[in-house]
Order: sequence, then structure tokens, then C-alpha cells
Amino acid sequence: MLIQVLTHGTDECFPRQNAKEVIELLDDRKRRILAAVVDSYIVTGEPVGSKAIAALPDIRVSPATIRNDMAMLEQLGYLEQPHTSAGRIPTYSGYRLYIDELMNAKTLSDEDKRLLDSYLDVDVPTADALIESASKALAELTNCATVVKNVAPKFSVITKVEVIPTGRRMYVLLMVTSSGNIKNKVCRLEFDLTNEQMEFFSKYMAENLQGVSIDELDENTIEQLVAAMGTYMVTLAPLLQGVCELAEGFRENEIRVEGEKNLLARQDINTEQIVRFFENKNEVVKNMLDDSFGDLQVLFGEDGGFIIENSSMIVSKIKKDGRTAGSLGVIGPMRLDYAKVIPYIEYLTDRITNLISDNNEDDEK
Amino acid sequence: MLIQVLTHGTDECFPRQNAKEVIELLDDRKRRILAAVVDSYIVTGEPVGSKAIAALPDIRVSPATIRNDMAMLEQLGYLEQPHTSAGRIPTYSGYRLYIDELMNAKTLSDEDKRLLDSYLDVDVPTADALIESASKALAELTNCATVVKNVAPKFSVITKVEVIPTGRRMYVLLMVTSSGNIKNKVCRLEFDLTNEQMEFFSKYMAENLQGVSIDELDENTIEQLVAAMGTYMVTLAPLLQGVCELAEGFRENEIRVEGEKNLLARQDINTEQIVRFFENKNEVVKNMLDDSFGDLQVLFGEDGGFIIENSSMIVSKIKKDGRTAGSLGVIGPMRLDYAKVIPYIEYLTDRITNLISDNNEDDEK
DNA sequence: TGTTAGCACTCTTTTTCTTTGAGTGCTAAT
DNA sequence: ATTAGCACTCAAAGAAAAAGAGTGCTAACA
Repeated sequence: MLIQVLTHGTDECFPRQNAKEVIELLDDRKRRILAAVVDSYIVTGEPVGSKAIAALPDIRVSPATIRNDMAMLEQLGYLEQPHTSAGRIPTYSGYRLYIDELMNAKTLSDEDKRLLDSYLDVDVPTADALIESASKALAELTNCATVVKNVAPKFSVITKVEVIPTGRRMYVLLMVTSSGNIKNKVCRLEFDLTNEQMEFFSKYMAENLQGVSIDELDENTIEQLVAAMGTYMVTLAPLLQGVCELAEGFRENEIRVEGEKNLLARQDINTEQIVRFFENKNEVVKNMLDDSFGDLQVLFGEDGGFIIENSSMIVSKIKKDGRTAGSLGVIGPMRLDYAKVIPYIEYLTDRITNLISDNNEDDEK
Repeated sequence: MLIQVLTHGTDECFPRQNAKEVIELLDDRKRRILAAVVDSYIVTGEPVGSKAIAALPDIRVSPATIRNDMAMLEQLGYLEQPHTSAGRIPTYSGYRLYIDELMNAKTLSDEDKRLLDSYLDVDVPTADALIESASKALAELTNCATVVKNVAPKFSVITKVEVIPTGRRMYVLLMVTSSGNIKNKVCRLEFDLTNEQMEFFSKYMAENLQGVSIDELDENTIEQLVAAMGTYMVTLAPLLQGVCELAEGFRENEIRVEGEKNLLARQDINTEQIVRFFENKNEVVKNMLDDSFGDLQVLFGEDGGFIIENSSMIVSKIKKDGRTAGSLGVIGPMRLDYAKVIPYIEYLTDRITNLISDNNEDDEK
């Protein structure tokens, strides 16, 4: 499992120590204590005191000893006190160490896996539908918000454009991409099309758009195509405009959010910040993939423009044929049950990665 | 304007008076005072005292007089006091009277109308898209949640079913209804279809499904169709299954919610109740249309299973060819700016009603 | 040297009590 | 019928006191 945690240390009171030193300073007991503090804080949300830790079964020292260790952990920047007479809460560094090394990541039982599988929309194995269903599953099971970035549109090409008459002057445009995604759009024309016109359109689309990347298909391309249509120009131009909008739709559709209300319903996270974050999701979340991080990353603090205080974001990549095809993210409170959520998201992205690769194999047989 | 307000008087301390009596007891000044209390409470959310009312320009009596009137209004069940030494707030009956008779409904300026029009998705005049855009507009402009019930699917019939190959063993099913709505679905088959099979399917669909009501198309119908297919049964059955699911999709799509987060962000409304209400939206909101109320109704208290405390719901019907085609609802705080929101929702539903009727005319020319 | 009991100290939280002030209802005068 | 005046009520705000959780430090102990 490759996990990478980012934090621009806002609270790193010590110069970065190399691993050796840290290990010396952090003996096993201190690590267990830190883990226990984080564990407890994640559950209760209350600062954790020495007494509570001492009461744990696998800690066999007195509160006084624990106090000493905690003071040390605070010195090292892993814990902090809200005020003098309170227990400790983890700092960003504390969370980072916890996630990287300390926590006891839950191993998924077969039942867990079955549960997760049951959410996946396996019957319709387009990348889109799969990722979407995974997103919904995570939002529901973790009570968090989830974000999905599907870059498939960027890399995919048009495989088919159809026009289907559905009523007087009403036509449905249908666009299918190589990634198996479909969009349709209703167009209202000034005139009814003759059979000949429709045939021409189909042929013209097949000849000129099949294999064209979604990303390339902009207003300019369309204008050129319109200009080259000759006699058919006037009647068919609106349809081409529709084609352009469909492509636009594929591109826009890049980032979707699920379970935003789970976040809004919590009062330990600032509502305004949540709303602002999702309003700008297109710009903000864009960076989610641009960086060359590992397959799974945990962001908090002010990492990569992630700006919701008191909350964190786990992002995991989905691959197709070795290339990043999208990513799935969970946004929850800072004190998230990482030990559970990380395996969940990991399993789902792995599963999807497999599913969409399998398909491909299948297709190419 | 036909407005109907429902309240199961939980606080009606007097036996129902007939209109005559009420008018006698409620002279013009008392009515103005009641209106002023509600107006002020809607804006500030604070109990309103006699002094504040006396300060209003069109009230030319002393606080003492107003106190007497307010005491009377309380006796009549229109106002109440949170506690002895506080101002008054409206009761449900107070709101009802206010909405029915007292409030000064805003007349929409041309600018307002232009604003509202700009939200409507007029280019793609399917009932669905229109209602959807109106729903979004209202959610945004009023900062409330909106609910949409589209019964069009129930009454509409299938006008077209197409199957389009999009890759190895991958087919897109496309279904168009008489109300102009379109849905598609990806099907994965075990075999590739021959041209002949596809032609048969198209013809078979045209012969057997065109004109069939969405509501009737269930598993049974499909089974019969499969059985009657003869040789093609094995290969095409999965497609028919897909057709069935498409119809199901149209039916499910009945109730949609927009701007739920606007409600969640307020802290004067119980989060849990909001979530529960929307979880059960399918059952709860179903009644919205079943009753034979007027075109526009305002629900609060415990009307018709509306169970969010401290909030109210305005529902307005959308007609098509004289028949109820759907409805649009706004759910907001009890102290909603009814004088503004009601004209808004009224305008939008009228506009949509016109638009979808116009189209029909158009289509039938 | 690491661990621990004991204790004084700190600082939030909770509780209790007091004060303040908005708003009322009633009475008597206009 | 309206209004000024006044005593009264009660939530909200403020102040003071008590409680309690948790700490750091010291000194004793294994």
C-alpha cells in the first residue's frame, strides 16, 4: 500500500528530523500512545487525557509516565493542547504520522467486499457508471462527501454521432465515445429533415468526426465542418452546433460531487467553506491529478489548495491500461476513520481499475 | 390568484368562526397590525413588540392601543407570545390569514420576469428540462430547497425505441417518449448482433411498443413480448430487459430535489427532519398532487404529511392541455418571504404551462 | 535511569445569583 | 375609543463562585 500524505507544516516547530532520529526519539510506547490519542480523538472529538490512555488495556504504565511521553510528543509537534488544563489533540503532523505508520488499517472482510461490490454498477461497465456508483457508495457508507474526477473524456474519441427524429422538427442527437459514454441532446430545428439530409448528416459525421478527440472538438472545428458542408449548410448547421455542445458536455462533466449534504450536516465544519470549495470545484479539484503523487494521497491543512478547515480529503487514482483514467476522493472531517475509509476507497479504485481493464481485454479478444 | 392554505389547527383556540364574524372582530386596523407583525417577523425572526409597530408610518395610534389590538389578535389565535414579556409572533392561523388575505404580493416587474425567463431552458422545450431549470432557478433565487414532481412519464407513451451499436457487443438503447423526454442505456450482450437481428428488433419495437404508455410497460409485458419473438428470443431478450429498465427509469424519475443544501445551511430548521423528509420524498411528496386543491397551495404545520417543523412549502401545479402535468414546490423556513416567492413560483409555473402547451400547438400544425 | 505517587496550579465548564431591559397588562385620565 | 403611566414579568446578559479535568513538577522508589 502506497500512501502519501501531504502537509505544508504550519505547525512544525522542529526542523525536519531524519528517520533515524525520529525512531530514536519515538520509542514503541510513545508511538502507541500517539496512536491511542489519535484513535480516541477520532471517535470522541474530545481532547484526550493521560488517564484515559492509561486505562487502555495494552498500555501498562501510569498516567504520570504517559504525561511525560505526551509532553515529549507535543515537543515533537505531533500533539497540541487546546489550553493548559485540557488533554491533547493531534496536530497535522500527528495525523500524518498516524496515517503513514501508526494506524491499524482495517483488513476488509469478505463481507465488506461483498457490500462494496453490491454498490458497483457492474452490469453497465462504462467507466463513468462504475465511478459514479462507487462515488455514491462511498458517500453513503462513510457519511462523507465524495468527489469524482473522470478524465476519460479528455482521452476518448468520438465513435459515433447519430441523429434520430422524434417528432415534428424535433431531433435527438446522440454521441458515443470510445470510453463507452453516451450523451444525448434534443434539437429543435426550423424545418423537418428529408431522409436524404439525414443520411448525408450521418455519413458526414462518420467521415469527419469518428476518431476525433473530445478535447479537440471546439467551435472552430465545427465552423470548418459547417463551411465544408456546401448545400446542406443552412439546414444542418444547428445540428452541428448541438454536436459541439454535446462534446462540451463531456468535457464539463469532469468533476462530480456526491453526498455534499453529509458535510453540511456536521457542525464541526464551516458551512461557507464547504460551499465555496464546491463552487470552485472545477478549478480546485483539477490539481487532484496533475501532481505526480502516489496512487493514494491524503490531503489536509492547506495541501494543494484544499481549503476546508478541520477536514481532510483522501484521493485515489483509477487507472486504465496503465494510464490514470480518473480519481475518486472522499472529503470528510479531519477526524475521519482513516483506518476504515482508506481500505474502502482503495478497494473500490482497485476494483474499478480491474473492471475497466478486463473489459478492454474482453473487447480486444 | 387562487391560493389555498392548509393547516390542521394545532393552535386554534377558538371554534371556527364564519367569515362574517371574523370580519366584524377584525377591523381594518387590526388587520394592518397583524400584517405588520408578520412582515416584521419574516424579516427579523424576532418577536415583534407594540412599540416597533407604532413606529411604522401608516400606523397612527399609540403603543397602548396596539397592545390592546394585539391582545385581541392573540385571543383570536393569530398571534402568540413566546413568553410574557416578549413581543408577538404569528401562529399558523396568523400565517394563513396573512397569506390568504393580508400580504401585499409583490407584482413582478419586467426585470423580474426577464430574470426568471433567463433561467428557463427555452431552447430545449421538453417538459422535463423546463421544469428542471425552473426548479434550479427557484432554489437559487429564493435560497430554498425546491421539489419537482413530473407526472409527464405517467401519461406519456413511447414514441421510439432505437438500438445503436457502439462497440464490440456494446449497444445503446434509446427511448423517446411523447413528452419529449429521452433516456439511454448501455447494454452489453453476449454476442454481436447481425444487421438482420437489429432490423428485426427495430421493427418489432416499432410495432409493439410505439404508443404504449410508460406506466404500462412492466416486466409482464416484456415477458410476453420476449415470448412472442420466436427465433430471436435468445439473442434479443437482454435488450428487451434493457427497454424495461428504461421505462422504469422514466417512472422513478418522478420527484427531484434541488437546493437541499440551502435548507441544511440554516440553523433554524432541524437537520434531521430535513434529511428524513427528503429520504422519504417519494412517499411523502406523492400526495402533493393527489389532493384536489387549487393551483397553488401553501403547506405548513402538519399539512398533508409535511413534517419539517418551522418550515413551509409552496406547491404550484403545471398543466398541459388542461391536465396536471407536474408540480413545482419551494420548501423554505416558516418565515419565508411569501409576498415575493409566491409570485415567483406562480409566474414560473404559468410560463411553463404556456410553453409546453404552445409547443404542442406547434407540433400539431 | 525510568517510573510513579502526590500535590499545587491552571483554566474551562457549570452553576448560581444579580442585574438589566424589553414588553406586557391594567388603571385611570383624556 | 384612545392613551399615558406604572407595576410586573421573565428572558437574556453579566458577574461571581464552585467544580473538575488535566497538567507539570518534585521527590520517592525500583
